[in-house]
Amino acid sequence: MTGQVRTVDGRVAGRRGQATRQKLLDCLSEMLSSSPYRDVKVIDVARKAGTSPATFYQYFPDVEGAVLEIAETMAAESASLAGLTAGRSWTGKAGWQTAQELVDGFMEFWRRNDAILRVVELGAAEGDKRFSKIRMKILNSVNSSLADSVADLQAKGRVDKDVNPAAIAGSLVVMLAGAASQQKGFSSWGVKQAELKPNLALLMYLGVTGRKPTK
Amino acid sequence: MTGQVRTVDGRVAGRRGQATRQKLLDCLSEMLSSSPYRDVKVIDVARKAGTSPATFYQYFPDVEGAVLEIAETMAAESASLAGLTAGRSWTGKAGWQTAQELVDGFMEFWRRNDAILRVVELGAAEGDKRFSKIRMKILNSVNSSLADSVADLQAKGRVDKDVNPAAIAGSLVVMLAGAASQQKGFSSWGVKQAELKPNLALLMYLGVTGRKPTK
DNA sequence: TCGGTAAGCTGACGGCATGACAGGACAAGT
DNA sequence: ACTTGTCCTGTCATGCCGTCAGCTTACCGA
Repeated sequence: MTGQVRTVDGRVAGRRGQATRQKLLDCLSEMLSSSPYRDVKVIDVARKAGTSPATFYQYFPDVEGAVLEIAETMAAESASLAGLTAGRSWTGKAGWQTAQELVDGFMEFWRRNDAILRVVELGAAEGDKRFSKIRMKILNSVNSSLADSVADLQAKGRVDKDVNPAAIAGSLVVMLAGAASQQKGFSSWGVKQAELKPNLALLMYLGVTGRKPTK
Repeated sequence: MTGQVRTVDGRVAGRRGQATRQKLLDCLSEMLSSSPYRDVKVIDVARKAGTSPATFYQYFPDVEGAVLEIAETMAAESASLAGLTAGRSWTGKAGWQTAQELVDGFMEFWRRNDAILRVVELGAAEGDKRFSKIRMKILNSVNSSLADSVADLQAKGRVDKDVNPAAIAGSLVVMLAGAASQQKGFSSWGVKQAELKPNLALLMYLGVTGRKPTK
C-alpha cells in the first residue's frame, strides 16, 4: 500500500536508515509514556536514540509527523479489535459474553497504547483531520459492527424505531474509550478495574439490546 | 477561599496588576481555542495581550500554570452542573426529562469550555494530579448525584444487587464527556448533534434505571 | 580491487522562546 | 515635589529548533 520509505529530502531509505528511523520512533514512543506531550523535544528523542537532532529531521518533518507515524502503525494493529464484535450474537447468554469480551479486549488495547492514544485524542479534539482519521479508523471497526447489531435488532422489532443505531454505537464506543483512557479517575471514585469492567459490559448490553442481560 | 492574588515573586497584585493578569488569561484562553496546545507559546500570549513575556512570567510560572488557573475558574463555574441532577427524579416521564436536561446541560457546558477541557483531559490522562483534581471536581457533581440515584433504585430493588453504582455513574459521565469533546467525530459517522442528544439521553436513562424510558 | 554513487550522519549556525533580573514608569498619598 | 510601592519592560544567558554543507559509510558494477 505505502510505497518505499523515504527521507524528508526524497532519498529512499535503506536497511540502516530504516533501522535508525525505527529506533527514533521507538524512543519517541517511550518519551510519550514518560513525559507530558508538550515537553517532548526533538533533541531528547535524538539523544535517547544515540543520534543527533539533524538525523531526526531527516526522517520526520517534526515531532507531530513522527507521532502520526506511530499512530498509523497502531491503527493498523487495531484491526484486531474487529474480531471482538464481528459476527457475534447480542442475544441471551451469548450476548452477555460478547459484551464482556468486547469490554475486555477494548480496555486491553487501550491500555497497551495508552500514551499514543492520548495524543491522538488530543489531536482529533483540536480538529486536526489527520488525527481524526486515525481515531476513526480505530473506533470504526467496533463502531460500525455495533451499529449493525443495533440496526438488526431494530429491524426485528426488538429495539425501538426511534433510536439511531449509529448514535448509540458511537456513544457506547466513546464511553469505552473514555473509561479506558481515564482508568485512574475511577479509582479516585473508589471503583477498581475489576469492578468497572462488568458494569461497562452491562451498559454495553443495555445500550445495544435495550434490555437487561440474562447471565 | 483563595487569599490575595500574588505575583510569582511574592508581591500582592493591585488593581492594575490584576487587570493585566486577567488579560493574559483571556488571551491564553483564546489561543488555546485557535491553535494546538503544543504550539501555544508565552511570547504569543504576551504579544496578543499587548505586553511582554517578562510580564507573563511575573504572574505565572509557565504556560501550564496559567492553564491551571483558567481550569480552576471553570471548575468553580461547573457547580452549575450540580443543578442538572440534584434532587431530580429518575422514574417515569420525569426521569426521561431529567435525562434529557442532563445531556443538554452537560453538552452545553462542555462546548462552552471546549478548549480548556481538552487540556485538562490531557493533563489528567498523563497522570498530573493537579489536572486530575480539577477534572474530578467538574465531573463529581454529576457523578455522585447519579451514583446516589442508582443506589436509591437499587435499595428499592428496582436495580440488580450486583451493579456498582459508582462504576455505572462514572461510566455514564465519561460517556457524556467523551461525546461532548468529540462532537465532530460523530458527524463523520453521519450522526448530527440533534440526533445524538436523545440517544445519549436514552443511554443515560437505561444506565441509571436499567429499563426503557416511558416518554 | 577499485572507484563511483547514493545513503547516512553530524557539526555548526542563525533564529527564536525561555526565564531571570535590574531598573525605569506610573499611580497615590503626604 | 517627594516618597513609596506597584507595575512593566529592556536585556541577557541559555537552550531548543530546523537547515545546510560536508564528511563517512555501504553497496555495486567493472
